[in-house]
Amino acid sequence: MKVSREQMAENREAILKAAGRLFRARGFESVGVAEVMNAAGFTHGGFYGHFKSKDDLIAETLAYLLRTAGRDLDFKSFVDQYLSPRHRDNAASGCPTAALAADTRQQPAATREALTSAMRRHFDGLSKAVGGKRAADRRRAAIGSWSAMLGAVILARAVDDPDLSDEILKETRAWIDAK
Amino acid sequence: MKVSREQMAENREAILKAAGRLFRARGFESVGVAEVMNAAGFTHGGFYGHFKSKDDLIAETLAYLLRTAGRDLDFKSFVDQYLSPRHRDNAASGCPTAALAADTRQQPAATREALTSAMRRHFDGLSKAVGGKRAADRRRAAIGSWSAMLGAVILARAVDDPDLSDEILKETRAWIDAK
DNA sequence: TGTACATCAGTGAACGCGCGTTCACTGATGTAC
DNA sequence: TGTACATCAGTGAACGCGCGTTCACTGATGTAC
Repeated sequence: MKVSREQMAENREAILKAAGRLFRARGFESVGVAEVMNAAGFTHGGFYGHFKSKDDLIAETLAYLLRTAGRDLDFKSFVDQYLSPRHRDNAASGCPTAALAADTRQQPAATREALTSAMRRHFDGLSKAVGGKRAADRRRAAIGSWSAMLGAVILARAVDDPDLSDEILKETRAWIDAK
Repeated sequence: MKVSREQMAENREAILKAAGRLFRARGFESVGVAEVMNAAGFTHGGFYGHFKSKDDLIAETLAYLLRTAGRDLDFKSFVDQYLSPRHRDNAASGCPTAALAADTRQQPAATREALTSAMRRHFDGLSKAVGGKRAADRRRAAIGSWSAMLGAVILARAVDDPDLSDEILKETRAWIDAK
């Protein structure tokens, strides 16, 4: 049953959306192609009409997530929201870098390139958002605070004890503020 | 061919060592039981004489790595070594938390507990190593700088461009120093 | 101390399952007249 | 505008491979006498 061109484009985006949620929730490796297709409302056989391979889906999904991640908060609000229990507890709809950067290390070039160029853009954006006079200081603060945010969310998600997890978020937030 | 008790204990540790290197290099999921056994110098069939399951191996290996990670540097040297290109490029022999914290999120309770208690101990140790008068400030600096170190190494390993990767390490180091 | 036997660590073939991928088929789309 | 036909997006069964796990077997260890 063929569908219209527009419908096919919508279906492709539905697959990317479903993959985006599942990959962020559980990582690239433990989510299967069939599961993504079912989550998007299709059977698995149609997958290869949209993507060359699972690796291709991974690269396209990460690029899609990083492209979609809109962000126009001031720096302080961004940090507060990023280091919130709400963000920690909702990886499926949260920051793709916090959810997938570690997985990306083992991925083929296309996926790593998507992350790399997104990080470059992100550092440029953050450098404008942080306070400070000298450009070098702002870039340093952008990179340093981003590393801290990323590490804190990854660790807060990995740790078993809710109190320790909350403490990691809270103290990292306070530490960044103290800059 | 039975081996002596001591030999068996040595063999078990050889398996943990091999698993420790392989897991840190490539993550829990993409390393197989047979590959670990071969790397330790055995055939895969003997695995279940040492461990109940692959999940059990994962938990035991992470606990072993976190237990073994000795550390008696002053704080500044620790940060410098942690955020060095050498550490970034040698995940197989590097910090188990940087290599495996993200993977640990999806693991069963035993593995997450191993990480959690190691982090508690690590924060206590770091709190003593960082400078500062008030205990609360020292703990904040320990958690904040640890998050930044962790995030920087994970990101520096994920990113494709060596210059950007070096910059992440260098600027995060400078940012922590500036505290 | 020496001998006979039970134990059991490690071997390697085999099993079963899940996953990525392929393919013949279906029926709606879109084009040519 | 209407009709006939080629195209092709999505279906679902099937394939092949790798991986975790099991198991009968082997031969060295360690114990009982």
